[in-house]
Amino acid sequence: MPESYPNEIRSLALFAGMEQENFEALMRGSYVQNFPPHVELITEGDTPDFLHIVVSGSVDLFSKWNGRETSLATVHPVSTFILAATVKNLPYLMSARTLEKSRIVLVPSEDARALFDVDNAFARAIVTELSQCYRAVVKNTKDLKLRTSLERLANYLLRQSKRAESNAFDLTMEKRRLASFLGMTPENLSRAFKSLEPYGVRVQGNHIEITDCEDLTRFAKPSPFIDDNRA
Amino acid sequence: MPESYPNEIRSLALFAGMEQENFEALMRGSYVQNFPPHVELITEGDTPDFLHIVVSGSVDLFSKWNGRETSLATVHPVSTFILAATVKNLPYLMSARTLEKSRIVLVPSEDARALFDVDNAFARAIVTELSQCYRAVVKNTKDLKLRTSLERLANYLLRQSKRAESNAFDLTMEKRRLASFLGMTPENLSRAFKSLEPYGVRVQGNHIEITDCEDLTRFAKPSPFIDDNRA
DNA sequence: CTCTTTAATTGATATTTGTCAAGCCGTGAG
DNA sequence: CTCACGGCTTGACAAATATCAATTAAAGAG
Repeated sequence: MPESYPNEIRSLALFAGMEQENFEALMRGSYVQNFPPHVELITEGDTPDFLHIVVSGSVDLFSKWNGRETSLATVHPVSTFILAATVKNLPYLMSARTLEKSRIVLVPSEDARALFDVDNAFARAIVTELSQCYRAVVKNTKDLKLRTSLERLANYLLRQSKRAESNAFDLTMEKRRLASFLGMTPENLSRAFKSLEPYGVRVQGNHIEITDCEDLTRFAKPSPFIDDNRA
Repeated sequence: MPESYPNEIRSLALFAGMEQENFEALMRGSYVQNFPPHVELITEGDTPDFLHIVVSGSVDLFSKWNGRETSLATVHPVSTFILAATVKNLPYLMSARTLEKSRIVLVPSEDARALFDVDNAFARAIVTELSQCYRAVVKNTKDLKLRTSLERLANYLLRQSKRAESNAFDLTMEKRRLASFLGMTPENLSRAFKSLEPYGVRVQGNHIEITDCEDLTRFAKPSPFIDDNRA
């Protein structure tokens, strides 16, 4: 671990409270690596050798079964992924691939687990992180089970709009991946966008404009217990 | 907290490593309550006043949105629920109701959080518990997104069969709830059972018999990264 | 035991979603 | 600039799933 990534990483909630000495030891055993786009970083079923931290770029978490594939989440800088597998030392449940050129810090899982046993602040930070992850997945499950694909898309657009703090914004991922993330086919996503036009959604390429937020909201019926990104 | 529940609770992984003194304090502030069937214990959106422990009976975790409802999990003795909400002091994401006459221990959330700050073993036990919960939800998401309802049912039956260590077993819940849990309507569950007959599934009321496990497995294609209950 | 109530099943139908095939469009290589 | 490629869109169709209505079966109350 050369350079100054440690500062960025140190500021992550996961590492912020850790003893300085422990943090330095952890970083000494870690290393940074640059990956080109579309490289598979980890594969479902593998043993967690490293805790991954995305420093720049972005990473797609996905899973395959019986020839089908689905995208489960996108990891943006600066945050970690596959924490649960690392902590429990159990096989990955998801695969991960870079979406773009990305810089990843690899922290040896053994070191992380060892530190977890010793550093109390770190152990507590992991609780916070895991709680958040858990709640995020629960919300996602509710989204999937309680809503139609059209409703999922409508709420997704509202969430993105809120995030961008604007009624006009660009999609942050390819439509094919968005489709997979929302649990539908690209063809249906295309039709779904069309179906939302009457509710005030304008689409041009990956640029979205919500012309009638009231109307869309009335249709989407967002709920804090599904759609709130924090909490 | 009278009686001897503490022993049972103490043996839970979540509390096993805790300082005796701390555990006793936690139990002193808690109390046991008996609930009849179909009582709503907590409601989505409420603030987590208590960490719940199911000592006997069983509890359904569910969620509603826009007039629809879905069952997300069943909690059996002896285990806790809504740990994540308690730890983060954020609103419940799910509601809970008793399925049968149940005995529930209510641990004041504030006490649990206070202890979390003090007792290192407890903090670490929470990590283990949350990791497990997280991984369970991820598996469930994969099940939902990668499989058809027929495949979900087939794999569910194989899991239950494995759990019962027998090719013949009884369903542990009403079919309507199973349908909701599997993300389908009761009508479709009924038809799905019919569709699995050619693969060696016999159904009589809530009694199931898998006459041709090979055949069903060939159809269901179970995966350890979706269907393993442990790991 | 009978009655009442609720769950489960079945058939007919509608809606949603997926599949396949073709064409379109924007981007990057040469 | 042109071409080739991949992603996006569109239409026609098929499959999966939901809805509605009616019936049957099962469980609980008296």
